[in-house]
Amino acid sequence: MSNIKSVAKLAACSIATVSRCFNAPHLVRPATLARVMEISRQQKFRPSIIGQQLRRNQTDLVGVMLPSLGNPVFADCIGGIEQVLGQHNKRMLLTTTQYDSSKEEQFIEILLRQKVDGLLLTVADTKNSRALALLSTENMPYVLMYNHAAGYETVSVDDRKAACDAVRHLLGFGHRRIAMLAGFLTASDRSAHRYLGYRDAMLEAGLEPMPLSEVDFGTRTLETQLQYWFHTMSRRPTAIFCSTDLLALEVIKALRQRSIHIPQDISVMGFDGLEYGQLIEPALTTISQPNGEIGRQAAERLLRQIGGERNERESLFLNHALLAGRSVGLPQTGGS
Amino acid sequence: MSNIKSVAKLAACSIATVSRCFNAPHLVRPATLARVMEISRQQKFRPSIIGQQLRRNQTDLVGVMLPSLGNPVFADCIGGIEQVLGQHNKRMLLTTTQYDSSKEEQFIEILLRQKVDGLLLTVADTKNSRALALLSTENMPYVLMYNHAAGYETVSVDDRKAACDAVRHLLGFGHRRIAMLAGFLTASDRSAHRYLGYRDAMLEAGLEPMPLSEVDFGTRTLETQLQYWFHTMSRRPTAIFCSTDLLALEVIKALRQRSIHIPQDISVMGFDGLEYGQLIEPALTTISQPNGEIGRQAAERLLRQIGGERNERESLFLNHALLAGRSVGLPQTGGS
DNA sequence: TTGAAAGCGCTACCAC
DNA sequence: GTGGTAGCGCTTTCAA
Repeated sequence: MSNIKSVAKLAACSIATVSRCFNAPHLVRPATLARVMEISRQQKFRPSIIGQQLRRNQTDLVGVMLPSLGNPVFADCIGGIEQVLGQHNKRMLLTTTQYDSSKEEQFIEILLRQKVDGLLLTVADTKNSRALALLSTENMPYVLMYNHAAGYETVSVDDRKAACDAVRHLLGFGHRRIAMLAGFLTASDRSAHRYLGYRDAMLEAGLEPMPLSEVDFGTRTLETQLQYWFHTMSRRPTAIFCSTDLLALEVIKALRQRSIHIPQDISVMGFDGLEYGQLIEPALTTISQPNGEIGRQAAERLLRQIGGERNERESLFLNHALLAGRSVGLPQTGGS
Repeated sequence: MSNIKSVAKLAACSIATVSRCFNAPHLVRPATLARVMEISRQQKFRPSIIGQQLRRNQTDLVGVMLPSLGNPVFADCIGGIEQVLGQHNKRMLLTTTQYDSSKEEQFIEILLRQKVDGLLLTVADTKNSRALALLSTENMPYVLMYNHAAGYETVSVDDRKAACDAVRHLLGFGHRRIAMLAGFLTASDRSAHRYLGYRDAMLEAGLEPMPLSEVDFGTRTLETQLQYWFHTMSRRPTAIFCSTDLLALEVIKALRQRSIHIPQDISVMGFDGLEYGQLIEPALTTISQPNGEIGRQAAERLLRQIGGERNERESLFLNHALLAGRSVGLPQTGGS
């Protein structure tokens, strides 16, 4: 391959001049510039970014670490991130952890060694994240997305408040026996906050919160849970609040297979505001969060940190909204 | 920051020894090794990947360039890619083009300069891609995904055949007036192949293919098209074959707003096999393609090329499958 | 307007 | 086992 040296030789100038042609062309005599550029074209020479990174001690790379891409929540978020990074000529090094905390740590290590300019990430659980502990002792800018934890710079919705709003909505329909369902692997962190919001709303209404029901995607635990609710429990819940839309969609699918009608037999509510939830019948009632905006805001804040601004270590809560579909209705009277 | 030199000084050894501690620890006396590693830990030293990349002339980076992440097709594909790359200690540099060919070119340029080990990409249109033209004159391994074009190494389903199967399915229900709808921006390349398949099936059945109807996402052109079919055309189509599931879902949503029932009033078929299409009522009849496998296969082929195997420049077609939902039924008798 | 040279962090060859 | 060192591709300072 051609490199700066071979081009310099062919153009009968020094490598410094070749470098200037690409980085500060106004400093080069037009004739020299033209000659160097022509030869570069012929030789297919392009300044190596690796060399620049080493010399400039800056990579223009931002590490992005998310739980998964299967959830459109994160896909949308990445869209927002990319938009902002693109405007600042930064590229994205993407890794997904599948909620595996050992992967989290391992990737952080790699990204640190790769000398990315900064990091945008969502960890499974801020309280128990070795990755986050590691990161916080290093001198690398980062912003958390979807997580929230005091002392960190985070961008998310207020999950607790949002979940509280969700459950209030159910209460408003007259539901009293409201269960909350969460995915095992689906971010203990966020689920936990959402469960607190559920409790808040229940207690506020003078009701006893039910324990959180956790199910494991891909296994039959959802079936088991439904079996319990519908066939074992004496007075089954009249509404299920799911910690994510993906989970709510699974639930709806499972209920449909059992010929249980929504919302006549039971109400189902989600959380995330996935577009796909609005396409099903009945449309999913849910809390929508601005995923693209979360990505954009996080990226912008990261860029500010990279630019040398002091890390504010503050939580930014973006607004959520209630999306009223038809999957929530009046509670079935008479109970099970 | 600490670097190999500062560690060497503190450990009272040479930088060569420090390097060996990380890359070939068995060559180092245990006592020395322990000392170096301890000091590295204290000093938070990690070998810089940039330095390694420069020296080894290898980045362990793979560029991935896709049209968008909003379409779960690509999100799933990335999942497959990541799985394979992860097993080979390679990382992913991800960019999305939004079907913008100037972005395509620009990103290829960057990725070339970044000296990625190879490239996995989907271009809007192989025939008119300057990005692809550029790439093919460079000495960089790459594999196309979803595209297919002779002379390139590609991984995809056989879109033409798959679309033909789709339309045959519609024909099997007795449909004769079958329209095909495609998104404007949604990959002229693939849409074109799928339209050929549509034609194949129509001609095979002795029917006159209708011209391809193209709509632009986000604008009202879909409305205009439906308006035409339902209110202007004398004998409207009894079935619509959409070039993607995302489009089919849009269509279903729009039809629902007009209180047009599927499949009683009109049948709708998609292409992609999105999970979400199976959650709606009626479940979307569609062609499913193995997105994760496309990603995996493409990544594996790329790794082989990187490993020095001769680029076969052959098309790999993976199997598609017909997913029969309930969005396709018997044609409405009596016509419009 | 240009060139020489130092040095970014690292590996690997060669010598001991 | 270990050290010295050249050199990967580049930018930038200093001098001319």
